[in-house]
Amino acid sequence: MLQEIPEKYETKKVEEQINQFWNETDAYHKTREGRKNGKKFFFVDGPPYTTGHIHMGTAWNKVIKDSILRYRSMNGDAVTDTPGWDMHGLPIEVKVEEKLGFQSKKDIETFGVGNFIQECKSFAIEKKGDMTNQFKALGIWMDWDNPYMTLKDEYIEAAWWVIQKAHEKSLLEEGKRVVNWCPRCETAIADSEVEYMDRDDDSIYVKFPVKGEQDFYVVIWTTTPWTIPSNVAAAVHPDAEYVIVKATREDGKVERLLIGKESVPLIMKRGKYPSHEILETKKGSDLQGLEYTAPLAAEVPAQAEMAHAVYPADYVSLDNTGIVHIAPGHGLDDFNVGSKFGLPIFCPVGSNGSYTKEAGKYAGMNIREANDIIIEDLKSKDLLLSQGKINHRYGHCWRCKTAIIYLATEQWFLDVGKIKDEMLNAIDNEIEWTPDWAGSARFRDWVADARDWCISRQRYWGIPVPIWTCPDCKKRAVFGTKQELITKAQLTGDIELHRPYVDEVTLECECGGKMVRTKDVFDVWFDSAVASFATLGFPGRTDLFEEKWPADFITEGHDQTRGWFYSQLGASIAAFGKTPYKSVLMHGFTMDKDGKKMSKSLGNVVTPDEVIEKYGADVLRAYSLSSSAPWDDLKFVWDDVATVNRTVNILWNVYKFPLPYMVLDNFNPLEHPAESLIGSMREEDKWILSRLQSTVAEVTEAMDEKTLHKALRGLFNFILEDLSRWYIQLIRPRTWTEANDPDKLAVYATLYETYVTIAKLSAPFMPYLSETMYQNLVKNIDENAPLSVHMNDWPAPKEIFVNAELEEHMEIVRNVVEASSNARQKAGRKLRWPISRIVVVPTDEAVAAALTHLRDVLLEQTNAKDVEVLAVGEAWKDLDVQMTPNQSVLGPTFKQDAKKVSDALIEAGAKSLKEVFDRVEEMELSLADGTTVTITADMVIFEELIPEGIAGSDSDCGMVYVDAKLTKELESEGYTREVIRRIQDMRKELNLAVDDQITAAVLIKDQHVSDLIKDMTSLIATEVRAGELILNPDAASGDLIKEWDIEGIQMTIGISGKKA
RNA sequence: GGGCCCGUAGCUUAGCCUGGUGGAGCGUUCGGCUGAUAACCGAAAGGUCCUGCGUUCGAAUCGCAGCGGGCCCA
Repeated sequence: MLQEIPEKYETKKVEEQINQFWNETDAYHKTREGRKNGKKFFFVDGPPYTTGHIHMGTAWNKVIKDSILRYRSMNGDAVTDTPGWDMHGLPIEVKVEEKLGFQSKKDIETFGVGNFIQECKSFAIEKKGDMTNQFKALGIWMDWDNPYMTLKDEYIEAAWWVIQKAHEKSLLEEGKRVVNWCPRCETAIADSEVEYMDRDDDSIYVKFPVKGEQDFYVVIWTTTPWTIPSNVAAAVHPDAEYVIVKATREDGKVERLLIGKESVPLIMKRGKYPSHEILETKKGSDLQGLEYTAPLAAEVPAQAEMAHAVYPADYVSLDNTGIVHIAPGHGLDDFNVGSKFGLPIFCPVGSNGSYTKEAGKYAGMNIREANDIIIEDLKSKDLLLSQGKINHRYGHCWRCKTAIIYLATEQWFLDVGKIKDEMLNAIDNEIEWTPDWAGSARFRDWVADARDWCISRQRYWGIPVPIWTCPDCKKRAVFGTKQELITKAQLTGDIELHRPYVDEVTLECECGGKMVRTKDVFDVWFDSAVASFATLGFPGRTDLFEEKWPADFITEGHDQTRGWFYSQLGASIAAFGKTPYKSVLMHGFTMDKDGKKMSKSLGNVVTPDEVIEKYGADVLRAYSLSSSAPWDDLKFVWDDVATVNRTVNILWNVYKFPLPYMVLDNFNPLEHPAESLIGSMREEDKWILSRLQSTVAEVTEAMDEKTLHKALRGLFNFILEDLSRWYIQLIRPRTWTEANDPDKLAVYATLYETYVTIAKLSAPFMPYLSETMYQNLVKNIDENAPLSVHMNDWPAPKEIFVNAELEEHMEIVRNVVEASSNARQKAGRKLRWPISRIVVVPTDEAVAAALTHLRDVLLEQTNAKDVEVLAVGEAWKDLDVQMTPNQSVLGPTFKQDAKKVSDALIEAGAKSLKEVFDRVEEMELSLADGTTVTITADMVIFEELIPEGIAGSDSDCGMVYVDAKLTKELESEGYTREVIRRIQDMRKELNLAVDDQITAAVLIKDQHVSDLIKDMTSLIATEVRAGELILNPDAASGDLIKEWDIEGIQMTIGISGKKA
């Protein structure tokens, strides 16, 4: 049996009930079980980092995933829905360090690495639990009991396996490179871990003395004084022009400066040189080999040993001095220049950001603290041309926000250069991108520019690098699985693959030495890079891998271009030479209402929790999916969430509306499927069913194209425009009839078909609401129906209901009704008052056909007694025409006779002139004096004159006139409806049930109106379910008595109710 | 500084690929409806289509340059 539902849509109750239902019935597992033999759809979840709380972006991400998985599942696919968790890495280490009050790595060593990673592990597992609950609250159906976790040994093995393969293919390299280095975390960090923020730094111009010359300098600019002790060269752009300037100082001293030609004004200003003169112009390439003396040779002994000279480099820009200071130990470009010209890689800075012994005078100092001292030293030697501060964007450690430095260190690299072509080929040919440019432009550009990937980190909480090296003979062993290690190391028991346990494993080398593990752990990005096969248990097991890999689908935000899209592709190409995923949907970010990033410091963060609390999970889901294209950024606007909520609420109201009638009538949809009642259906029933099929097609197409916003908008548009605003309005009277006739059954069946289909169509997006509708509409009727809406097949358009012409005709009628309302408003006639007719001048035959076809709908909705459809282009004969002579044309044409012509035109009359000019462009007109002139169409201006009581409104379908002139009958009906409305209103006020009987008394003093109503009392009585209705008793009486003013007419109405 | 995306009414957006009178929703104002009713419907006002230049008979749409926002990189 169908059941009535609560008056109000209460999301909390719905979600609570449905969650309980899902839990009790194990609906999730049964749904997956039901599709296990379907077409495989291998989805891989990009693992969120276990921070403990999800934000709007994470929520949106999972909602997209869940919607697509539910959609695929309803289409019969056996979906893989393993959620993932990213649980290693510096962010957690930093959190744990904060918690334990640690300052540096030394504190960790003292605490014990074993204890430390235990803390990290507990943290990650606890947060994973918290976040799982948050995702569940969003209605996300994933295999929450069996997620993949990067900290599991089985998972770690996948990373090891890739490294072993990379090693075998010579893609693994160890070497000295310049890396981003966090001096606090004392580790290398990946490009992707560098966060750019504004920062104040020194800005100094330094004079390098040219060797063997007096007062001749090469001038460079830098923001890092601390790198001057590491300087080994200066670089110029080979194609740029440089000048030697003779510059006179304020103190009269004359210097010669080598700078870029364009830099002269700037440098003269910075160095406060009152006058100067250009001595010589040189091309950059001609400057190569120009030697200079190290500025800090005295302070840094090693500097005195090295040669310093000018070299060309293409990357040099002409900003500042046009000459760049080169410290190969502290910059990537510098390092490359150094390598190219065989310069020493001098790097007297240690891992904690302090100078080493090699730095001479500065040894032991923190580099940033040394800045001022170095500046002073340069100043004292008169080598400082200028000194200032600059605010610029500079890289910081993404976790601890410390300003990074660049250090040349020994690291492990994945040689991306060797596999880049394969990666690009996969992007171009093997992966389907949504939107297309995500792959063809954005990701492609990133990969094309990618450098070797530094995968080693000098930290603790991560996947240990599986490389063992013999300190004596340098022989190396790389392990791909735990078992391999156990066997080779001849271990007896099991072993955990984390530090410090794995560090204790040593191997006997062929040379007799003892091989020890490289102390590094992996870059945490390398963890998730192996997710596509680690989630399948590979290499521990291979069956699932062979069956499913590579992924059919992944979807992540556009930041993952540099992240997961890249890391996965790199790892898979390195290991298997194949792409790990076949299609990608790249989605956007959630921004605040102004399109700004949500951040704690800006105080503009909105959490998913808040939204669920206020509007529920379904509304949050529907909002985030519908308000922008997946790949565009989503501006979070509360007002718009409220609008979506309103739409969902309308769906609830629409769904609720017929239930009391259906329940009362014991309507059984199984006995009366819509298909069987087509013969009894009115045109509007067939119309809504046709629109329903179009909507099914539209939503399906949108989902297949991954344009989820279009799917939601199509669905909502149908619910709002077609169902709520039109169909429900049309059929309301039919649901009130008490007779059990086929006409009413047709409405029930139509509504039922529509609602069940809507429940299925909205299932991927609003899993709770759709389920509650389905449970009532379907499960309450048919025990054999699938347990959950989510176990149903995705609806396909039913051909039998498709009728494109009917849809087109109804569209026209709606247009005309709208124009009619507009005209009514102009005529000042409320809809409640009938009008004698509407007159339409159709723009084309289709409009005429539609109005004839759907005449009943048109009459009903316009509350008109008749409709006249004129022929296309026909003028309505009741319309008066007013003509005005166009003096601005008549004047110049007829000069002094203009007045006479004008008079003659007025004499001829508007109507007859209009008839003529409707047919031809010009006519002969006789004037009063007997002469004849030629009148052209542009000499007269016609205006339609609408008769009294009629109003017109233009529409796409043509002019629509309403004839609002009253007749006695119309007036009588108008007042009758006014009275009915008032009594209904009072019934409502007394909280009477629909079928309660009343007695009513209506007192109207106005004789005219009273007479108009007199013959209508039985009609009124029927409409308001009054057993007795008395017109004009001595006094109104009843439980409720009210005074009404209707169009200036006073009425007193009293009613009494009694329970049916 | 570079790559990609976005810029349309007060706000959120459709239209842009394939050039031809810019269309919705929210909000505002006015009105209507009244057994979906703390709901619903209609109308009006509101636009330098980010700016400039170009192509074209014609540009929101195509091209170039710039400005602003986002992501990524340097």
